[in-house]
Amino acid sequence: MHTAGGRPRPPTIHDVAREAGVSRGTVSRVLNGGRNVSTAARDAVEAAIRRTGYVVNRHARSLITGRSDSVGFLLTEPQERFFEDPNFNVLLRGCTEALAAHDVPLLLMIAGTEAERRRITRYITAGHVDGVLLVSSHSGDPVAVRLREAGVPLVACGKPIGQGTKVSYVAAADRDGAREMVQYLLSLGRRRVGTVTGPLDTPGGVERLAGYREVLAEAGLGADERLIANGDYSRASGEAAAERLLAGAPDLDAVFVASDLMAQGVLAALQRAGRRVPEDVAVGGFDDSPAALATQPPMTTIRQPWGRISAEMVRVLLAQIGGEDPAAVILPTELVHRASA
Amino acid sequence: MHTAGGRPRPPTIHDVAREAGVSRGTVSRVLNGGRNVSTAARDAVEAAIRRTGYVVNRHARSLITGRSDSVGFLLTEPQERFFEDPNFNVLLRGCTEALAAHDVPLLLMIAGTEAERRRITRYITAGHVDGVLLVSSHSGDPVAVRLREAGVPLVACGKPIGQGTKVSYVAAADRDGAREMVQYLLSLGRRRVGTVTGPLDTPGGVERLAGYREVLAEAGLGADERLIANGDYSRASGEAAAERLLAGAPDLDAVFVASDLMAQGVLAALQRAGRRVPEDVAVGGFDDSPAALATQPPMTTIRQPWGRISAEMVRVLLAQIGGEDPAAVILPTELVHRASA
DNA sequence: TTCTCTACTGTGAACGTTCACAGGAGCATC
DNA sequence: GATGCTCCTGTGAACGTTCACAGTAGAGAA
Repeated sequence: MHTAGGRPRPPTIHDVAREAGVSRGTVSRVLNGGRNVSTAARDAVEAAIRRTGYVVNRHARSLITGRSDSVGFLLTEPQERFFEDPNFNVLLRGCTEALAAHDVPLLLMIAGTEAERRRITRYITAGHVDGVLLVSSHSGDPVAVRLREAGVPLVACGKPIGQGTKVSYVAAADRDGAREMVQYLLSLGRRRVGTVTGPLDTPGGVERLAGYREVLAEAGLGADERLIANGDYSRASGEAAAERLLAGAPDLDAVFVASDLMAQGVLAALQRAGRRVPEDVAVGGFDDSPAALATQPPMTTIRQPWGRISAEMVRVLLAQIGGEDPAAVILPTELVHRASA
Repeated sequence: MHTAGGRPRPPTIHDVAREAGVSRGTVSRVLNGGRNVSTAARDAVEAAIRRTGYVVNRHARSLITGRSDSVGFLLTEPQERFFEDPNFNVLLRGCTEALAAHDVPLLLMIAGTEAERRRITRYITAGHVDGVLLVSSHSGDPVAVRLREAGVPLVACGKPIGQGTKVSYVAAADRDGAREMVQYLLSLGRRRVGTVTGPLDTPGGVERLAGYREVLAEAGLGADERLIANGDYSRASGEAAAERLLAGAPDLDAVFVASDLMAQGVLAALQRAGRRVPEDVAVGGFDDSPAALATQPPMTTIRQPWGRISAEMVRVLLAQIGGEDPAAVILPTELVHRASA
């Protein structure tokens, strides 16, 4: 009586069966697709469910089926960067909603330290989620391998590099997007086009740099390493990289930056150096995150289709849980024209 | 054999018991705090757990205990604004980590539409989570009331206004923070201090405006409604509000803006109108979100202690699940000096 | 009629835990 | 030497489902 909250016990399948005048088995059949149930029985059960307010006890169900009917959203990131990155939001929201449409709850898991990674790996392999949506920018991530080896259905966001095991992933066409942006910058007449890369142990970092190099080579503009500076996707690293570019190649007239957040930093550095954007230096970003709208001038950038990415991650994961083989999905990007280039 | 993944069945408590040469009951006792267990037995059980890699089956446990050992993080927001707002990130991350420290998984739930709210309310009241962390800026939110009435432990972020039922909440000292900022602006010698408010059906919106009004009144500066413009926490609304302020009170020399995101918009409008910040108009924000660092000039703002807020929300919720009464926690804010004021 | 087939329904067992209880061992007290 | 107490341990029942199987009724064919 004085227990916490004092919630009354919710109705069970027995209550529904009694109320509908049928057996447990029939109620269970109605609940699970309703094969081989007479319409009269089905109607009675559905009415009884409505009257009693019955909701299936997922723990009891999971205990016998071995499935948990939930999936994990796993973030293995030592840095706090993910939470600084607005893309993360969109992805998380998209996945939650796509799963909700299937009535599948999402468990958010953050494994920053090695100890946490071990704990969460055990939790997952014990069968407490049916599958995992993995968001980890860096490669060499042992969690993906461990989970794959344990046979846990898994879909990564972005291509996991350097991994023998076949693992599903959904990614934007990073290289094509980078190509499109650099081609656009060249089409504006720019010839000294620099780049600020993402971290080169991430697929996005590698691919976007590759697209940049390809286009410059195809245009007959030789590789000039002074035009390339490394960043780590953070705003501050973009600012520092731009300073290095300006020092090494003061004649630069355009920059392709591998993320909008870094592009914010690049803008700040350029303005401090007295360069006008886009008149003196054209700047192209990547992501089309909210950050791209907040800059002055607004950022021309490559849109990553986050809505589709999250929807596809969920689709591929559910398919894999249903027994299908791993799959890779690449989605096209889109050039968004604004004022910075 | 050809089932999905083909995971082998994980070890059960029976396996551990056999391995350790004790009974189920003893293993269970070790698992749950280890009261009344001899050290010999405990050591044997712990060794057996390590050898077998046993992880408790939470579904079986939940079935009998009636607890789920998980909590929900519920977002009831019609707009997408929450995901635009970097504060949300910090809050979510903080809650996840605070819960992880107690080994409690977090279920992320988004209830944008009324249909979703109903579905999620049923899910929650069916006992699938032990408690709910509620993040909903707007009042009149029926979910909080329904959940409270159903006896579900609940902690809101920010004080839910206009609700009869006693509900726990954790909030920053909005009014005091606003007072501190406005006092600071006055101390700079500014006399025509305007404000851009948050939505007035949110506690933050109401309280921050109240703090502004109090300080002006105490300073003997009468209420001038032309110095007050409404926003909805979004960047765009801040921009529009600033334009209205400039039109109605062109002599304004400072603005207190109820969120950093809106302050971004205010800055853009001021710069377009040719006003220098902070020389002509000093601008003070609220939140100390990452947005405050991204502006030019960097934003002087009121820091909300998000880390402590999330930690306190979790603490109060777990206490309530443990049977304690609801509680309200108010945490102090802090003025962060940067360049905009 | 009688048999077979199909469509539907009910029932016992099982899933892996916790809980309540019963009982044993050891020790001190009377 | 009996009694009581404390500490520890094992065991049966229960939680609310699903699954496999057995059984019933009705329709159609021989």
